[in-house]
Amino acid sequence: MASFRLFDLNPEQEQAVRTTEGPLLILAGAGTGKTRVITARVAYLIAQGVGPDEILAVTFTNKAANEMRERLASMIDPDQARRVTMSTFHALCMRILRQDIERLGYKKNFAIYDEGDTTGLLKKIITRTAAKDEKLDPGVAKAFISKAKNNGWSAPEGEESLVGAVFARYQAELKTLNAVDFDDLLLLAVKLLNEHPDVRTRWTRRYRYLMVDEFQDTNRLQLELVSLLAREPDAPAGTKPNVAVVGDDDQSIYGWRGAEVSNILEFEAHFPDPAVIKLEQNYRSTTAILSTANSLIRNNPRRRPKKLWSATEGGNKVRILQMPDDRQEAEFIAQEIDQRVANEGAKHEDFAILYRMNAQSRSIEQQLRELRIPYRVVGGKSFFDAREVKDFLAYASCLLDPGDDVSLLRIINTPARGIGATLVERATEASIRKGCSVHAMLQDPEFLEELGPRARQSVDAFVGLLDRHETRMCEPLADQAAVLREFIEETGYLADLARTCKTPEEAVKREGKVREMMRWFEENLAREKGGEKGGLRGFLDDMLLRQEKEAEEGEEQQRGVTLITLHAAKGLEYPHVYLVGLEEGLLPHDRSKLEGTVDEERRLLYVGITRARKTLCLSWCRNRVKYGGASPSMMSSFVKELDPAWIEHRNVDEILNAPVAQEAAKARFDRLLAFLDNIPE
DNA sequence: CACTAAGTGTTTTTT
DNA sequence: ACACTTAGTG
Repeated sequence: MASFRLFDLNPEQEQAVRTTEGPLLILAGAGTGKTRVITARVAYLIAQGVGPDEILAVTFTNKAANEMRERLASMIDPDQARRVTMSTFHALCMRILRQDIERLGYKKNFAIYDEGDTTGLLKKIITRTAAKDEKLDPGVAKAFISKAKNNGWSAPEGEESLVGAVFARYQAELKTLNAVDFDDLLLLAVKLLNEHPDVRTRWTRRYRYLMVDEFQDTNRLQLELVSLLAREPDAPAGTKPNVAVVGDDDQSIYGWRGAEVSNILEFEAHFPDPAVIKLEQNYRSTTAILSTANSLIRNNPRRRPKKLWSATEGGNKVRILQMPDDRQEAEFIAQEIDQRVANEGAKHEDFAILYRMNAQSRSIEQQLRELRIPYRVVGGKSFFDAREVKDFLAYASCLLDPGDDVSLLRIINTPARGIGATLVERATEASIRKGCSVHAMLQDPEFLEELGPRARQSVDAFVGLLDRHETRMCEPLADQAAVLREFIEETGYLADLARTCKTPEEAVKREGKVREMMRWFEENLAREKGGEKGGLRGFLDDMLLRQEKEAEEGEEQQRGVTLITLHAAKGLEYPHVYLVGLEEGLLPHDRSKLEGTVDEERRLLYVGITRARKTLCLSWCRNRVKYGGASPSMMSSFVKELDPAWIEHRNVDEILNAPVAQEAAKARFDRLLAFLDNIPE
């Protein structure tokens, strides 16, 4: 039977695994074996006779869900592991909605709008709604609407403010388009469960044991969803739901996007009388690193007191370096990594450089390149953000459904085919007036009547092109991949893409992305042969809830030193960590002072510190190039909070004048000799 | 309608 | 510094 071993766990972990009934709050500090506990707990539940399909584990990212799934599959019978639901909040909501969204007046095959689609739609609505002298940035509107939805507010009726009116209109239009945005997935699922007790009962009976990972990152809607799924609608008072949440309030760094630390801080208010278990034994870092982290986080008010400890004593002191400027900071780190790889037998992958802002990676990248040190930058722009990838997906969406206005508008004049902004504007406006799609409007005789001969011809050609391929795509035995390829070919998209690139290399890269998408589509078709999910629809859905692919590609990315933001580093660990830019104004960021979120910045630094396993080096610069010009900086006030007992301060001169250890010098010389021996004739 | 020049606003990121 | 948007010209 189950081959997992409870005795591999420490007493607290074991307690967390064995507590299966009733609400449970697991406060899992950084590096305390959180994922192990979650998976072990699922395995234990199954061993106790709970059906695998009665267990639901929710995470935030697909990556986390996949990791958990793999981990579980290696612990228990893979067939059973597969039956456990492990998914993100959004994927779970999608499943709930796919079954019963008709109750909310949407059609079952609703589309999911991503960031770009959403902004596009909002732009359209704003131009239509705003008076001549009114202005509203689509980004601002988007943020407002997202915040509103995550607070559980629905669109206001009879709202007078522009942003309110845009919100109402946006929501109405999404519904006509039979589309939902990411926030709607949560909002509508909660609405569905709230308003339809029979639906809710079905899900509460399906899942009898819930687990939520990274609970400190949940927002209001997510908490409500968990509450709704945890209890049957007519549960008698005093029924204790089996909800186990895992999280660490000290690692709550997503308040700015709606996460409510109060969800974990006031867990008892939402799920009365829970078991509370603290995991404080850290298996990752040295005592020096943990003590430094502890001393920092102690300064936060509003937290559940925790103190990480490690069974292994000591470790190198945490270094704090003062540098003249950011260029020298980068140069020093690059040189030191080079030396440590040569002298200490460390690998490039053992090092990570952590920073507050993506912009900081530039100078570091430069220096690493200079020394030919391999590196990879995590985050930044995603594959899916690339213009050509979005264009490709828009073309594909139009083929599936020409009534998809957002996609149609994206590619209607890409490449330029004589359908300019004014013409598009008129068509959109008319389509809203008539309540039809833009595509339908382009075929409306009345509308076409008003166009000049040139415009008329451009529109006809475009509609013809689209319809011809759409028809072929719908044929039952169509080779969908071929149809899509020929469609893209006929639009002359690739040629246009190449033309607008400055360098040939850039063109090759961009074209490569389009071909990559094409390949994915073909793979997807092959995989889903005979499946109920229609080829193109299935593919587009897949691309939307897409990070799996992205994570896969990302993992395989070339090896080397990792460059990563503090936010993106959460959940990861590295033997050697350099944390750069510890300056007042950067960390804590100036803006956090205005917004009163300095505590969150402190947690951010705490997260950064606790990523390090063996050595940690913090650095700050007297001068930093900011927005072009150089600006003088002060050491971050956080540094003064760190326990001096585990720290050594250094500045450049002290480092440069330090004698090179003889061993190190010899190792370096040997490496040089080996290198020379290996040079081919 | 397409292209170029001046102007703007600069955290963090997932689904 | 720089990427991205907006205004103005051919």
